[in-house]
Amino acid sequence: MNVGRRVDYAVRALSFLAGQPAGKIVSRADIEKCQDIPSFYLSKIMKDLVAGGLVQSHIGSKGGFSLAKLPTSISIKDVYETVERPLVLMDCLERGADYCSYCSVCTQKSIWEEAQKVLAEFLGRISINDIADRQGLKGRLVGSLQKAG
Amino acid sequence: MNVGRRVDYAVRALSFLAGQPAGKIVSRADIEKCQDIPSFYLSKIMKDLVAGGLVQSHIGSKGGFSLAKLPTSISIKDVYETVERPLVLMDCLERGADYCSYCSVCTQKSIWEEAQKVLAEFLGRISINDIADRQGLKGRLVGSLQKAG
DNA sequence: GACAAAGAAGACCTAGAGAGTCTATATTGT
DNA sequence: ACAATATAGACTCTCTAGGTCTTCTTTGTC
Repeated sequence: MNVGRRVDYAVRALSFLAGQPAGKIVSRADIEKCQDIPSFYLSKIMKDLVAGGLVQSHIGSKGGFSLAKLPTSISIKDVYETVERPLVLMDCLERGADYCSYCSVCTQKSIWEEAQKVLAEFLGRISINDIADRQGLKGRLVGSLQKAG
Repeated sequence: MNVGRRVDYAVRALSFLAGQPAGKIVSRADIEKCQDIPSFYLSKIMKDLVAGGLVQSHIGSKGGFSLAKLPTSISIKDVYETVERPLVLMDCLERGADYCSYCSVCTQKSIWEEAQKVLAEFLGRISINDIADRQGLKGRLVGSLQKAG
């Protein structure tokens, strides 16, 4: 029941992009440097974010990434499900009755189903913009990026 | 962000015990058989439940397990935390700043903190008794146990 | 056109966790 | 004394998360 680093890094990368001036393209290496993400690791995550339509990539020299949607319209739930998997608390809720022979009489199912609904609703209400706002990226980190690059 | 089998089995074992007549002692093997839990696996889980004070063990011939508390006073959150770990969604909320150098400027933290609070509140409100009731253990499964054992 | 700077794609590695199995030992009712 | 039971812990196996690196393709710039 833990959220892994992929999600952590994805949220950081996205909120970092959200803090850039509109249209600005930032390279993987720059994001990694500014957000303390291990070298190269972000490439796999960005691939998912691009495939999921959250981020736009720009190949070639001076290439990089920018947001493909408004930061207000990207929820944490979106991010989680894009870089990880559907938000499901117990495996039997995804996989069928092959997972457990007692599935038909199981009443835990509905508990976990409700729990994950509660969680999904909460995470669906938080946007990348909320996070970018809070950390004041629009000021502080743009500056440090421009100094760095 | 998934709940593993340990919790699944623990909840099943506990709600099974909750469905027994007061004072009845049930062996590990019987619980495993009636709840479709792999042989011997339950012994490790029961050890945690005993250590956590949710279950009382009875060593020796005709020994076994019984609930140590009222089923209404055992929440799913209790079970999770007893057999798994504290209910924490992101590792940096447990471990200190050694986990991530940007901890001090991180604003995801508070998001996950709130999310886990929402989840913990929900799971804290559901009791083992709720689950035992729903599955009608008090009738059906006691009968099948007595046939089986 | 040449070159450098990017992303794309994917191979590779490692540590650890999760799940499951089994055995030796201590305890206790009959 | 014996059988049935929990206790404790060793052991295996597989999968995943996290991380690293290399090769290929695309594209801006000179």
